[in-house]
Amino acid sequence: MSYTIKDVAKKANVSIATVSRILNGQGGYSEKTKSKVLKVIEELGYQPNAVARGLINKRTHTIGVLFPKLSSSLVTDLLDGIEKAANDNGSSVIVCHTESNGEKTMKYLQLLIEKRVDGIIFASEILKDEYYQFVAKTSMPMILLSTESYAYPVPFVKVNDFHAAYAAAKHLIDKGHTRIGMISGNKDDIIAGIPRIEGFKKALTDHNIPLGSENIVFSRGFTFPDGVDGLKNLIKLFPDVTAIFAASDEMAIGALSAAYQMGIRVPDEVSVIGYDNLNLAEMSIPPLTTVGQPLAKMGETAAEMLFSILETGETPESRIMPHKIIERMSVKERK
Amino acid sequence: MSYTIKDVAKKANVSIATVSRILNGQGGYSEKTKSKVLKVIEELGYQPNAVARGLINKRTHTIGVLFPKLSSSLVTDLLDGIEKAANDNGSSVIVCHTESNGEKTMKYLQLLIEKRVDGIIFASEILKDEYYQFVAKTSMPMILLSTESYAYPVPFVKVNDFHAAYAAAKHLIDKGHTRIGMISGNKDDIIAGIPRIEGFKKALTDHNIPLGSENIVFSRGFTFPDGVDGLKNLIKLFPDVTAIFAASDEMAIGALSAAYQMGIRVPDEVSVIGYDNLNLAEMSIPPLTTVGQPLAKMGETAAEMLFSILETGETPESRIMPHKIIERMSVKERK
DNA sequence: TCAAATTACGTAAACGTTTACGTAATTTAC
DNA sequence: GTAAATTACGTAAACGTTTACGTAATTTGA
Repeated sequence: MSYTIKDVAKKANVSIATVSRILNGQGGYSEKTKSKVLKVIEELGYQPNAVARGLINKRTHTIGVLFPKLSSSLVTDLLDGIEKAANDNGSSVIVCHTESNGEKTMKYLQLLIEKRVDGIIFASEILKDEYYQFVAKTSMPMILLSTESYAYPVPFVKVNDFHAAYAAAKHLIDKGHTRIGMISGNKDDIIAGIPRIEGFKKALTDHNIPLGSENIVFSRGFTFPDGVDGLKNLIKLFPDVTAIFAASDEMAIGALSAAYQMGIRVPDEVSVIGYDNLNLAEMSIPPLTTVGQPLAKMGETAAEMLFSILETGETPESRIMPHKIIERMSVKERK
Repeated sequence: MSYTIKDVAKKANVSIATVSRILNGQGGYSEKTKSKVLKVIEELGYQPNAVARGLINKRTHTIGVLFPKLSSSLVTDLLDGIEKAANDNGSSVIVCHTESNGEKTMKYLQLLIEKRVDGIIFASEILKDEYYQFVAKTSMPMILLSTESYAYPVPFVKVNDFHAAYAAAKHLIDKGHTRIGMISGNKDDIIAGIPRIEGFKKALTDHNIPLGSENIVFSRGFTFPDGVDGLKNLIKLFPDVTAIFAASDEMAIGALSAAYQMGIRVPDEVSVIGYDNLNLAEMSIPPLTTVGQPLAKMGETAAEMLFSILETGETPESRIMPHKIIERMSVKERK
């Protein structure tokens, strides 16, 4: 067992209150006793017990992050930023891998609430009614990251998916393409599905590009296999497509892979633009042109918003982060 | 503020001891009071305070994981397994991103110790003397994951790097290659550097393949850019190489990328085998043949070892996990 | 030099649990 | 029906801190 504040107090011949005051730098003690106590702390190797502190201060300096899937780099990059901001604010982060499973999510929320974390970040997760009610009841602050809620007043940070998808399609158009397809994600996904599809459509119609049911294929998710299937389906439906917008980088890379297998050269025969700018995107062959989200920055911002709630008690404004076309090698000008 | 056990006790007309006993299913109460108390808990939406529990039970049901870099999929896959095992054991995991920075690591260790986590996993991190001493002093259990220590008796779980590298080289040899190069990582890295280099060398000499200083290039780390530089250097040194062993998948993918830029076709002109079997490996073009480590399983095992220490108090044996050649498309038979 | 103001402490309660110990109520055994 | 055994509780201390309040010691001001 480690030493407690009592051991320090006894050995330094002071009361525990004095030790506590010194530990927290609150004043009310002489320099002499301060150095005496500090010396004892050093000798004993005393480490304050954050659990006891948490009990009385009602702050655990821990936040919880819920996300659907760890091995997606989307989440990793977000988490990277969250962890950084947390660390800068003297807090730690508990990771909760929900697998987009409602039951598992509720179990995690329960856990986080019992652990009295200071706040919760939902990363790239749809905020179900059940989730919201459960944590709102405890008045524990929450932030939505790379997602948003239309039904509840929970602050979020994300890019504007509609605008970003529009920009992606427009980039293809600007490069001279007119036969443009989209490998979309889940068309029932209110956050990442529909707005990207609509942004894509709007760009095409705004520029008088023909748009029919053959232009878009849908998938169940936003993963690599969804991308390979997506490309195959799209080529079947729309054989003379010259440029493709994939709704995620993982899907784009899946499309690259499928194209390679089918002997379709990228970008010579068909151009591909992705969405996210994951670390992956610069490792692909060819390196992927994509619409970048500042993922780490977004994670950082989300965590900082949480800390600002904890300090001020005020709900911060949601943040729309800027997206940006990252030009690499997978899109080619078409004459 | 949320309700406490006292509120429940008062409303149910029992003592807090009874509520506690019911909560923990320890017996010593009638069915009637049990259901009465449970009903009050339900009505109030009472959530026990894990902080208070942790204080008295001296178990926080939280473990800490230290790793150098989040955005590497190596770590992500390990973390995935850790998180799973932790969840199965009713615990949560705090992530600590050290950037391989000694000061940052010490700060994190201090934090984890103050938070009284139940144990610590060093994932893919070299265990410095300073780290070991600091946590050993608190007798907090630790596990090494995908790394090991020669100096200290800390249980580890990893694959045998020497054997695995030998197997990788032998795979190339079995496929008929005789001009074989290696893009190695850091040659000063006692854990992931040297053993892989030595395993590679041994395979070559065992099979009477010429081996000189031109066969191996060294890098600073194990990253994607290290891989692209590695390939360029290797080709310069050893122009007629037909097969390459890269010391990590990220490096292998970097090599693929560089080869593509240089117009070298993989696997037609040169075969490439990687090391790790990251999720990445099946997304590359061509899909990467690699020596697989069961990363998620390893993470799970590490966490389970930690829990077993907590239950039994006994130090478990270290585990050498099996590696396996995963054949995909980046290695070609040579006649 | 002496009262007043300030500083430097110490005491004890509180945070929300668990649990050892004690006791009243109930059940069992005859 | 009564003593013994068992069951079902309640009381209070403990976990390791922080902090309101009180008081002795020191400093200040004239």
